[in-house]
Amino acid sequence: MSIKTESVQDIRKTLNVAELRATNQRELILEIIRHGQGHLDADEIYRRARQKQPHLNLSTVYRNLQKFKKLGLVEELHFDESHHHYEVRPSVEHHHLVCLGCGQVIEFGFPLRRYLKRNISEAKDFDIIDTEVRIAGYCSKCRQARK
Amino acid sequence: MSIKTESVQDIRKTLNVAELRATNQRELILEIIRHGQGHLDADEIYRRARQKQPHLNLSTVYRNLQKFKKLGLVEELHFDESHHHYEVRPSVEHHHLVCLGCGQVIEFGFPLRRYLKRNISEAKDFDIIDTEVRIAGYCSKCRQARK
DNA sequence: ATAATAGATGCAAATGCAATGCATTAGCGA
DNA sequence: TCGCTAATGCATTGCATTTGCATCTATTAT
Repeated sequence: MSIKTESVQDIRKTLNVAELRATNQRELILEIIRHGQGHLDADEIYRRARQKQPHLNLSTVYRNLQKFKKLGLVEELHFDESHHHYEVRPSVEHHHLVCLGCGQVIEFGFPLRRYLKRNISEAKDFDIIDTEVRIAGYCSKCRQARK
Repeated sequence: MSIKTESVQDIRKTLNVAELRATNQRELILEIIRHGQGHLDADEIYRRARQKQPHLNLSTVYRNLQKFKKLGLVEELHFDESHHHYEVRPSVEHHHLVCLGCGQVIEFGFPLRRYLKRNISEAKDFDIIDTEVRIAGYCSKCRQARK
């Protein structure tokens, strides 16, 4: 059994557990997000998917991203742009530094949720559903270049 | 000299310092943000402004929000919505809890920037320009109601 | 295996928010 | 007051995303 086949099985399983019909489009979209090294936007997912399924429609991508998000399969990221990015829902809480120069995204682990619960009184009786830290700035390389 | 007049003077001064021409529209928009209890979106600012200046155009609001943002007079907030909100740039770093039930926004002080610099190695040689924490969930009241 | 059905897709059109081109207006320094 | 340039109003556009509807298909019951 090839790696390829295994991952298809995994994806089918995920979709079954989530009670979503395992359509070809859905499998492909989820696979792209899983193997896409995170941080893809809808259009990039669309472009990659069309290489395998030229008929796939952009609205199918959007509809499934919404579904995946609601079911907690993927997470929506908001960088300093007018569109969103997506990644598989990480098991360990992490956040992102986004470089305004070169666009690179640096991940770092940070249990903000726990920190808030422990240290911020306003957050203590607040039922936190979603947490996101958005940090924009310049990485060391771009900072040098701007001087 | 009335309170009203004083605040107009303040606003003129702010605009002069920022090297922006003190137009009536600009003064009004900035005044609305300053006295509007924070967290207004472009359309709400527009609606309030039109009560005083019925001819004011929505694109003027957008253009000035961008200007104010670039000059650091206001800060742009990203809640769980597709549009933005604005508040006067706070002197002390704070962030927001947004209730998905009633929509209320709870502010809390939290020096994230400093925390990151001290504790997150990835952030140490990153020149942080902008920091935002987005927390969505349910306040205690709404949490009760949902049970 | 087949039929029924509820959900998913493709397509086109619509929506919401924001930005822009251009002619006109209005601050502001000389 | 004059002249220059920024700012505005208006209409239009752009972009990301959503929606209505006819068609198709994965899944469930027969």
